[in-house]
Amino acid sequence: MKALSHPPEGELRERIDAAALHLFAERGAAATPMPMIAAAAGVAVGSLYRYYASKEELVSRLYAGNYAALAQHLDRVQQAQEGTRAKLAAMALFICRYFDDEWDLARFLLLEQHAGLRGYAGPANPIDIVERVIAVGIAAGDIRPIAPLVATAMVIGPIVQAATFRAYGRLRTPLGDIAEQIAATIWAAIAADQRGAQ
Amino acid sequence: MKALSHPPEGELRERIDAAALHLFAERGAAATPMPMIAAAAGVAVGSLYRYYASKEELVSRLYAGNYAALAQHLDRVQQAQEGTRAKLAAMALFICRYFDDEWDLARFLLLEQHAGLRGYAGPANPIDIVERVIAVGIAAGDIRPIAPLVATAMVIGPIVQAATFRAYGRLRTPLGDIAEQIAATIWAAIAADQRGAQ
Amino acid sequence: MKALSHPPEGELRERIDAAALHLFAERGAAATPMPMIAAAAGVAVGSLYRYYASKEELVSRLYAGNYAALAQHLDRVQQAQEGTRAKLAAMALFICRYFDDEWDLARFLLLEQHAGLRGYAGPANPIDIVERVIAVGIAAGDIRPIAPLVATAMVIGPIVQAATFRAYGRLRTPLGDIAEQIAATIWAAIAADQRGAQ
Amino acid sequence: MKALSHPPEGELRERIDAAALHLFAERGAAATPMPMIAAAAGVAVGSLYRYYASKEELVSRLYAGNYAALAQHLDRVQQAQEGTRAKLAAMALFICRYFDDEWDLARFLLLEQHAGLRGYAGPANPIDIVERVIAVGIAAGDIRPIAPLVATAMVIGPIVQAATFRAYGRLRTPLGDIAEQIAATIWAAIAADQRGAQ
DNA sequence: CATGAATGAGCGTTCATTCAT
DNA sequence: AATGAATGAACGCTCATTCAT
Repeated sequence: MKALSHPPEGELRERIDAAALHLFAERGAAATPMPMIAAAAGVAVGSLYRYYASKEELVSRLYAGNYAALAQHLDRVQQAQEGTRAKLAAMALFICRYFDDEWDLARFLLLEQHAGLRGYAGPANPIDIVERVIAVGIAAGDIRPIAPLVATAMVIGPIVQAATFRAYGRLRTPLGDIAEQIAATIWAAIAADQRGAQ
Repeated sequence: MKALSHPPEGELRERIDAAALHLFAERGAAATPMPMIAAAAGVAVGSLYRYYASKEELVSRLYAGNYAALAQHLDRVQQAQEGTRAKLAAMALFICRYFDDEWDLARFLLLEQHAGLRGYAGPANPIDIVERVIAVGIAAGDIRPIAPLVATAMVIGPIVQAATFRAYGRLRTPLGDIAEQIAATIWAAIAADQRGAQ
Repeated sequence: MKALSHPPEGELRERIDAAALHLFAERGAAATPMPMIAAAAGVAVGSLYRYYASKEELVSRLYAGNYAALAQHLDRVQQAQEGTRAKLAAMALFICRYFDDEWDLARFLLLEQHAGLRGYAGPANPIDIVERVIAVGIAAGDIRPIAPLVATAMVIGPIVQAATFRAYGRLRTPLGDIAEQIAATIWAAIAADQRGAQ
Repeated sequence: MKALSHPPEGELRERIDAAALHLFAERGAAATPMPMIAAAAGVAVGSLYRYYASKEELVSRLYAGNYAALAQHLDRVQQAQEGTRAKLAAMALFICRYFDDEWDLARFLLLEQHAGLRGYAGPANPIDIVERVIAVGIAAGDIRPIAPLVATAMVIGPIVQAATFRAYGRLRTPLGDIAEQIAATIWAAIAADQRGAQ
C-alpha cells in the first residue's frame, strides 16, 4: 500500500544509508528516531531492521564504513605525493576540502565522536594514516624527533579545531580557503629544518 | 529508609554535580538519564529537581558555569606572564594540567561541545582569551601575521586533540608530561622569529 | 504475547474511545491516567498516541465530536416537530433518553463541563439549538417574553439536574420514565398560555 | 527559619482552609498541588498534614463543610418565610446571591462534584432542604402532585444551569438580577394554582 | 520481502507524603 | 508544633523493536 514506484527506486539499503547519514549530521544520531529515517528514505520502519539489526548497528556501521573510506582516501592522497612535507600538505588540504564538500558526513565523523568512536576498531583509520606518515617523516629526518602522537595531534588538531569553529559559527571562511595557511603553519611546527617553514 | 541518621555524604548539590559531570563526560549528556544521575549521586530523582528545574538547566548550568570559570582561570594564568611566548606556554601547560586534574570536567567542557556550546553566550570564554593573547602577539610582532582564528586553532587544536587521544585510549601519558613539548611545537608553528622555536 | 491471532475485539480506536468515555464519565477526565485508559481498552499505552497526539486531544476530540453530534441530533428532533411545545417536549424526551441510552457519553458531555467546555467553539451546540427554538417560540408568542437564556436554563437545567440526581444515586428511575412529567412542568414554566400547562 | 511574625498570624487551620478554597475555585482541586496551598497560606507543607491526613481529606472536608453550611443557611432562609411560594422564592434568591457573592466557593461546590459529592453523606444537604420544602408544599396543596425529586430538579436545575452559563461566559448578568424572574418561572412550573404564576 | 500498527520499557517531570530537625 | 528537604511512585509521552499481514 506504500507506492508502486514512488521514488526513482534504487536499492533500499542505499536510500536508508543516505537518509540516515543526512539526518545524523543534521540532528545527531541520538536525536534521530528510526521512524524518521524510514520516512526520509521512503521505506517502512520494519525494512530498516532487515538491513540493520538495531539502531546502534546502523549508527556504528555507517560510522565505521565512512571512517574507513575516509582513511582510504587519505592514504591514496598521501601516496600520490613525494616527500613528507608534500604528503602532509596534501592531506591537510584534502581534509579541509572534505569538510567543505562533505559537511554533513564530516561533522558526523569528526564532531560526533562519542557515539561513533566508542568501540571502533576498524582496520584503517585516518589518524593512523597521518601518524604513519609522520613516523616515516621522523625516521627520514624531515620532522623533528618528537613523539609521533604529539606530532599527529599537531597536524590534525588545528584542522578539526578550525572545523569546530566553523560548525559553531566562529569561522565563516570555507576551510579550503585557509588550507594552505594551515598546512604551512603545521609544517613550521614540526619540520626539522626551520627554513622549510617559509 | 535511605540513611539512618543523615546522609553521611556531603551536600546534595555537590554530589549531584559531581555525579552528573562524571556521567556526562563518560557517556555524553544526551545519553545520561536523570535517574542514572540520581542513582550515581545516591539521591532520589525528585531531588535533582530541587536544584535544577530541568535536565536542560542541569546540563547548561554545569556547562556555562565551569566554562566561564575556566576562562577566568586561563585569563589569570595569562596575565601572570610577560611576553607572548610565556603567556601561550603557561596557558598550554594550564590546559594540559586541567585535563589531568579535572578529567571529567575538562572532557565535558571540551569534548562535548554539541550540547554545551549551542546557545552559550557567556561573557568570558576560553577561546576568546587565547585569541586575544594571539592578537596582541601579532600586533607586537611576536607572532607571524596569520589570521588570529587560525593561530587560535593552531594553539588549542593540538591540546584538545591530544586530550581526545587520551580519552579514547590512544595516548596514555598524562597531558602534563607532554605539555612543554606541545608548547614548544605550537610556538614553532606561529612564532615570527623562527629561531625562537628551538 | 497479547493475543494470539489478532485482537478478537473491534477496532482499536473504538475500544479506546469507549474505554476513555466510560472512565471519564466515572471519574472525570483529569483523574483518569492514560495508562488506565490503555488497560481498560486492552491496548498498550503507546497505541493511545497513534490515534491521539496527547491526552488533551483525546479529551477534547471526544468531547467536541460527540457534543456536535448531540447538537445535530437535537436539531433533527426539533425540526421533526411542529409548534414550540411539541419541539421542546421532543427535545426533552430525546435528552432524557440520551442519558438513559448513552449514560457514559451523556455524563461526560453534560456533567463534566470543566474540561470540555473550556474553549469549545464548535459550530453546532446543544444549548444553541434549544435557545433558538425558545427564541422562535417567544417571537411566535408561544412562550412568555422572558430572557431566552433564562428560558433555556429553565428547559435544560431540570433535565441535567435530574441526571445529576441519577448519577449520584438520588434518583433511580430511568429519565425516560419521567420525561413527560419534566416536559409538562417545563412547559408550564414558560408557556405564554397558562392553560397549555395542563 | 520561616518568619517570626510574617502574616498577621491567625489560626493556621483557617489560613490553610482559606488558601485552599481560593485555589480550588480558581484552578480546580486536582490541579492544585499541596505545596501551592502551603505557600498561599504562608505555612510549611508539613503543617498541612497536621490538620488533614491527606489531600483527599482536605478537599472533601472543605467540600462537605461548606456544603453543609450552605444547607444550614438555606434552611434558615426557608424558615424565615411563610408559605411555600415565599420559601421557594427566598431560597432561589439566596442561591442566586450566593453565586454572586461567594463566586469562588460556589464554583468549588458546583463544579467540583466529582471530588466532593462522591461519597458525601453529610447530615444536612442543600438538596434535601429544597426537597423537604417541596414535599411540604405538595402536602399543603400549594404544589402540583408531581414527584418531589422532579420538582426539586425543577427548582434547583434552572439556577445551577444559569450559574453554569455564567461560569462559561454565556451569561453576563449577575444572577441576583434575574433571581426574581427565575423564581417566578419556577413557581409557574410547579404551582398547583396556575394563576399564582403571574 | 516489505509493511506499519502495535508494543512496552524507559524517559523527563511532578507532587503527595514523610521525618529528622 | 512547625518545618521543608528529601523521597519515589506515578504521570504524560517517546521510540526502538516486533510480527501478522
